[in-house]
Amino acid sequence: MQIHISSHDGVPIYLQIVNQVKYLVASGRLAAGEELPPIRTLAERLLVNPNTVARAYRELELAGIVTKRRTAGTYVSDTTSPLARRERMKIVTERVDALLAEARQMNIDTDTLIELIHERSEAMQPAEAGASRSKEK
Amino acid sequence: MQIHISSHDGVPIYLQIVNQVKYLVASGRLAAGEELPPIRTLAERLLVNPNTVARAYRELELAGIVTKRRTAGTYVSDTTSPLARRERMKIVTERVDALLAEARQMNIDTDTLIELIHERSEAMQPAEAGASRSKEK
DNA sequence: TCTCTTGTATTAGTTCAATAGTACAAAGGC
DNA sequence: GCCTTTGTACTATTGAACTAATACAAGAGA
Repeated sequence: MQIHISSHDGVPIYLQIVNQVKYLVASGRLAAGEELPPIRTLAERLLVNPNTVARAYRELELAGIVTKRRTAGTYVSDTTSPLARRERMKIVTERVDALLAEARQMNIDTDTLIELIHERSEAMQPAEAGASRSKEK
Repeated sequence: MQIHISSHDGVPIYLQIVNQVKYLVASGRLAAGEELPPIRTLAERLLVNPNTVARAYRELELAGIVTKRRTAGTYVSDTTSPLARRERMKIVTERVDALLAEARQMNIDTDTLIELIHERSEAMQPAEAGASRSKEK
C-alpha cells in the first residue's frame, strides 16, 4: 500500500493517512476485502507513532471504509453495499448544505452555483482508468 | 447591531462575530455603507477583549465584507461591486473544488451531486424579504 | 495645536488537538 | 500452555490557535 506523509504541511498525519486510504479505495487500488498493513508495520514504515496510525484506522472504521478484527488485522469494507453508500451520501449532504449556506450568504444563487460546479468538474483531471467509480450509479 | 456570543460552545468568539456580521449583511439588515460599532464599543458590549473584535473585523475585511478607515471606523462594503463579487466567487470556487474532490473520493458522480444540490436547495427555508440577493445576477 | 477616537502592534497566558511513549488485552498457531 | 501478532488504553508532551493585557500610531475636529 503506497502512502506518503509530508511532515509539517499543515494537515495532521492521521488525516493524511485517512485521506490517502480513502482515495486508494475510491480509485480501486485497494479492493474490498483486502488487508491493510498492521498498525505497527505502517507506523514503522511512515516513521510515526503506532497510535497515530491507530487513530487513522479508527476514523476509517467510523467512516465505514474499513473493518477491524481484533487480532486478525484491518480489512477494506465492501464499499458497494447500500448502507455504505447511504453513509457516504449523508456526509456529502452535510458538505452540500454548508456550501449552500455559504453561497446564499454571498448572494450567489443556486443556478450560478451549479454552473460553477459543472465548470470545475470538467476542469478536474480525470480519474485513473482502474477507478471503480464508473461502475456505480 | 444585534450580536450575541455564546461562550464555550466550541466555536471561537471571533468566528461567531464574523459569521453573524456576514449573516446580517447577507440578510440586508446591515446595508452597504453602514458603519459597524467601533472595536472597543463592541468589545465592551460583548465582554471580550478588543483584540478579539479586531480580529473578527480583520477577517471580515479580508473577506471583502467590510472596509476599515484608519481613524474613521469600519463600514459595510458595497457587496454589489464586480470586484467584491469576483472575490466571493473565488471563495465559493474553493469550496466547490473541495466538495468535488470529496464526492469523487466517495464514488459519487457529478450528476448525482447536482441532483443532491437541487434537493437540498429546495429544502432550505427561503431567505428574508429584505435580502438584497434577489437584485443580483 | 491639542485631544479624542479610531484601528494597530506586540507580547503573554491558556486551552486543546495532535502525536508519542509505554503498558495492556485478546485471539490464533505452535 | 506459551508465544507471537493483532488492536487498545492511558498518560505525557508539544505546538498551534484563541484570547487577553497593554502600549502605540494616526487622522478628524475643536
